[in-house]
Amino acid sequence: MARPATEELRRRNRSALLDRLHRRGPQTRAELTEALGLNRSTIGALASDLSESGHIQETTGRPTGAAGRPSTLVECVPEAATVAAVEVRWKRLRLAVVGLGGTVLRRDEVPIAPGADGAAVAKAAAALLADAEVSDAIAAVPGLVDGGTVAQSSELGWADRDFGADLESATGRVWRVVDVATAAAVGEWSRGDAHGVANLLYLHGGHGLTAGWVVDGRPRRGSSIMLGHIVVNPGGQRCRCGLSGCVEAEMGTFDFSETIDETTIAARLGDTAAREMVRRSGEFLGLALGAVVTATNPDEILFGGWLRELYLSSAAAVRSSLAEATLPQLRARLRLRTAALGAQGPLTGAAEIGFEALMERMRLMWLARQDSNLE
Amino acid sequence: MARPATEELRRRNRSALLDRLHRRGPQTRAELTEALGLNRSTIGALASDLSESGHIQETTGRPTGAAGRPSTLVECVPEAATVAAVEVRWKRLRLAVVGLGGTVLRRDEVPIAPGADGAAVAKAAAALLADAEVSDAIAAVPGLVDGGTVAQSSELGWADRDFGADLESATGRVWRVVDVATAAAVGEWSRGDAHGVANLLYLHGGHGLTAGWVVDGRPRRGSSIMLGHIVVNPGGQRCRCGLSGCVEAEMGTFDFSETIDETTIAARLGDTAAREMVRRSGEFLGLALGAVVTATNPDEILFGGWLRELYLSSAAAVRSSLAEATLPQLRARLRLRTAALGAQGPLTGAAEIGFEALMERMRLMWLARQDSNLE
DNA sequence: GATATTTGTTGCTGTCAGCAACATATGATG
DNA sequence: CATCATATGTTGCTGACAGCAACAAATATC
Repeated sequence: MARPATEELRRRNRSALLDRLHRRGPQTRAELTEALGLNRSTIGALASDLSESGHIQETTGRPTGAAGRPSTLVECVPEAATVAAVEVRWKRLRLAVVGLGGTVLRRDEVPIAPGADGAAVAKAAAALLADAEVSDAIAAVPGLVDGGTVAQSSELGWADRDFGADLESATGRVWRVVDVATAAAVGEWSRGDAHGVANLLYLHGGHGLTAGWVVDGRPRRGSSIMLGHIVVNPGGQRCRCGLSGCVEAEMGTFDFSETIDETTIAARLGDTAAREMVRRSGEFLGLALGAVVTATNPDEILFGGWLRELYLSSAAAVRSSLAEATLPQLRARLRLRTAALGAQGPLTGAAEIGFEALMERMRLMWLARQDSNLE
Repeated sequence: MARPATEELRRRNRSALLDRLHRRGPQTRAELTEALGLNRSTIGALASDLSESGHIQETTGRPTGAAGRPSTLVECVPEAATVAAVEVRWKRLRLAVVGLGGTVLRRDEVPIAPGADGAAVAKAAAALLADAEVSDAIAAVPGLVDGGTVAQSSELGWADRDFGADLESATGRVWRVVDVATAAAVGEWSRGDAHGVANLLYLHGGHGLTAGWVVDGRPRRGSSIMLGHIVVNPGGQRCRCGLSGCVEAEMGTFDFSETIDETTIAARLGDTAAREMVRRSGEFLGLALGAVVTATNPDEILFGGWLRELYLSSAAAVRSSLAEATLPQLRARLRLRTAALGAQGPLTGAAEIGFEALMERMRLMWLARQDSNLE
């Protein structure tokens, strides 16, 4: 039987179409034709494939006020492909089931025992997911992640834990494990304000300080960035990591993750001690940022987790100490902002990482009609 | 006239074939078939195209000792496509004309007056290049480069100089301008020891300290990294950039760029002052590296320019101060080495950047036979 | 209601890559 | 040395694909 040669081209175009719908939301066929640079008739054929396979839905176009026949509106069918995203935190586990196009189909949350190990957390995740059918599953974990293994997580108290294996044995399926900051960076980049920024640095305040990036318009895969352990004060405070003078130690991040709200409120109400603490932390943050900005030259920095609150209360201190540690040419291009998606960032991004893998698979194979006509 | 639809597929495959030959050197058709995952007959057709257009040359295969008909050997014809790479330094200008497959067809070097402006340097480059026909032209410049503009170069004494425009008016062709460290990083990654390392950081010691990267297996485009201005000693030595405590100021890099050889030799011969100077510089370098490693988590760091000599003389100091400023989990994966291509790195990499653009153009169009059969 | 404009649909065409059968070139076996 | 096994290049054929042109459909404008 002749393997259908140029069919790869069709798969590429088909998944490009679906990918665009997933990322940019409902669009007309005319817009898709323009955007993908293909012929009207080709778009028609691709849309017909995707419609038959149930991935998209077409609705007759509404008059736009312009002359001519209104173009058909195309949109993703959320249920056609779903991704499970799980976020592990110190005392709770959160789940989102996200459908094609980014629609959140389900949200759930359960408490977990502080100090629970990977197997226990995986079990809780399995219970939460129950027997939901999803195309892909991603877990976001705070700490240093390498492949499926959590090399080090002070928040969870794990070290060299193969959490991917834990999840696989608890749920019977393959999971991808990423760190929370990388997930959130992807989330903010794909569905937040920072849509399409070429070089984005996302800083996450959890029990520690971590970072995720987008470099040259691609979310960085590789492993995660433990930003909290940049040394800003050599020979300073002893850090729990064993080094001295880490930003994390100097800022006292562990406390912040619990007390950020009261501290910033107190500072705003005029409490001198709180105000001083916020200012000092902002200064150290600015110093660490200086090194990172010099080393990576991003277009934009987003503050997420409790860094969001801290930045809102100490922007001036952050900026002034950043100014002492970065070249003016780099500062000029740089924007500092708080993350738009807030606490939803990590789950949103984790789901998006899952969809990226799904689109990649669609680019490699196509099951829909071939299943029914084998031989 | 019907635009030949699926022809894009052919262009993609053809340029993938040529790209592989360019990067990996001569290969047999059988190896290419295996590597590209295409059919024997398809490889034959592509090779025939490229042979007709003069890009490749096929020679009858030599017996390998294994059974079966020996496979035809395919190799690039260097003269079929050439790239001009120019490296601008404080007192000299270097040129290399590189052919397809990485063969260096010509090398040249002329002195330039210290303090010469962009127009003068461009004129010298035009004279050096003479009327050589090249497919692409790249200039590597020490400093902070943004697009075709040199935002800041202390070595050349330029600021906001549109060197791309200077070159264009002097030579009548478009140039791409990149910074020396980025070029060298690409060179080491594509043709040096660090071939294929996913996350590579190349540090260049010139008048200043700059860096270039490969992230997730792709050379980072974007703008350059002024590593020398990472602040390692807040409130320390005043740096010429206006900040205080930059590594560059603490290390005294400006002196090193002239005196590195005598200093390291003196240190090795037992000169206490030189030895102490080398040790201290190594320590500060390690501190800056700590911040960079924490922020970027590379697999490998290469030392180029005079950092090569410094590292060879102070590896212990670099490693020990790096150990005080980086998490052990990150250090464990990290390799430190000197750059393999040495002084040739920047030119090699600049040429490679040109070839990348050339391959991209081939992917978009194909001129050879269409020129002769228009209509 | 007629015309201009834009879009979806249909049948046709040039091109492509895989395949199978055959030709070619080597090593292994007796 | 002849034959067989093995690996590779070549040729004609095939299923598939995307572009195109002509036509049909749906809207705005006058």
